[in-house]
Amino acid sequence: MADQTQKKPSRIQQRNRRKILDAALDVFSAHGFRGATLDQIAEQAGLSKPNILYYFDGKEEIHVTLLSQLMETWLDPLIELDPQGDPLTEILAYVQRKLEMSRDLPRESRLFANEILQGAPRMDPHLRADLKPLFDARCGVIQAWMDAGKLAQVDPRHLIFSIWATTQHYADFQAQIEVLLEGQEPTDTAAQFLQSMFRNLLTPGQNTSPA
Amino acid sequence: MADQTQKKPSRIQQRNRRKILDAALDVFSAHGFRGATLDQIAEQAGLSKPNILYYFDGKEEIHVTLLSQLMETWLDPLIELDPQGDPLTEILAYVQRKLEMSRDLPRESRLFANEILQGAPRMDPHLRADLKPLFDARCGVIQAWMDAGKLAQVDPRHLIFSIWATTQHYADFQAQIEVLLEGQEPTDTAAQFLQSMFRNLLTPGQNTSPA
DNA sequence: CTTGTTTTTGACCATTTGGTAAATACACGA
DNA sequence: TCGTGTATTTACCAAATGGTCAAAAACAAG
Repeated sequence: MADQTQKKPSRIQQRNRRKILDAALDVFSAHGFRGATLDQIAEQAGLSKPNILYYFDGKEEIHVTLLSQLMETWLDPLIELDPQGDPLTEILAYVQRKLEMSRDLPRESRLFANEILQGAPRMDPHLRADLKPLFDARCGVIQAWMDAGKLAQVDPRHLIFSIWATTQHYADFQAQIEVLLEGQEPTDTAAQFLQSMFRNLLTPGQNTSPA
Repeated sequence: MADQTQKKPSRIQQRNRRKILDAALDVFSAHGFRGATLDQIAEQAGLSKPNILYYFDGKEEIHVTLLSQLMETWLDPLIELDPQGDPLTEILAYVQRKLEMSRDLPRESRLFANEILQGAPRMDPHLRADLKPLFDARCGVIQAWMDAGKLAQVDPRHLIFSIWATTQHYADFQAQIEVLLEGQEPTDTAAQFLQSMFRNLLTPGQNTSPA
């Protein structure tokens, strides 16, 4: 038995588990959980199907493992948002980081999007336990910045949603964007656009009057 | 045979085809193409599986039919963007219409998102044939507005992307939003936020200097 | 080399799933 | 009421798929 529950995993175990997870990320992100097959993952990983089931208890466990790892990566930029830093700088840096993640980790973005699209059947607990508290905390920080007059007053929750939406869009809807932009690399121009959009939105005292 | 290719479809045929497509929209939007099963669709439609295959040639054809219908619905708001109208008003109205579609047609939004996420295997031709020309045309209109000084200068392509991203986000990531907003209806507050964000971005002569 | 352990495989299995065929029930105009 | 085309169901099938298992192979240590 692989004995994953305790003690040191062997060199070969680590290597193969990583190969499997990487292959699974490919397949799950491209086809969703139900659309992915163990055979596809096996082929992509260069291992036999039974061999994969030697390292993981089943399809489900592979998926769950990926989602858990993903959650950390995903929360990280929001964690790094520094309440002590300059508000506008911090938020624009957050936008930039998220955009870079879309460019560098599109598979992860799509894995996440797939999961949420399907109603977050496996991730819901994670969202409540990990994301929600962080989200509330960061909304509090942003609200405080606004109350202190350092940022224009907008709804912090929707601000965060709009950052997620606009940045992740470049990974999740890549197929569409490639058609519309005819294959041009969008990251640079997107960065310019998003930076100016959010700077504009958040720079205090410049807002158009709401009526 | 149902003889769908020619002549008048009977009352009962229309009714059943509609029931099937509605059920399929439920199932496909919730589980993606491969994740959906004919049995689920059949149950949801209140018909037997063979009966469904009496009206449609197969799973694929149901999906394709849905996507075709969807394309029209989806392009409609962009078509209605009036080059003769007031630029800012037109674009803000477009944002509003898209947001309302996310609220009123979340299944359609998710069906679309699923398809694009998987690389648009079935919709790619539609995107090139229908969406791309319209997209280019509208980018041209917006660019002209900007050149005429009626809107602030931003990249029209990314402007449209950001409108799509932010509005569709409320349908596609509903599961996440419900967790974070604890079930509050987000549409009203989202509308306020998005209106002010895009008004701010596009109102000429108010932009923060880009360096 | 020998022995004990880890890793890999080939052969299977049960279930699910898209799809078919033939028989049956039904609607409806003559 | 009958007959005819339409609609629906019952009973299947073949392929795909997640998963099992025992045995073989590979490997590490003495």
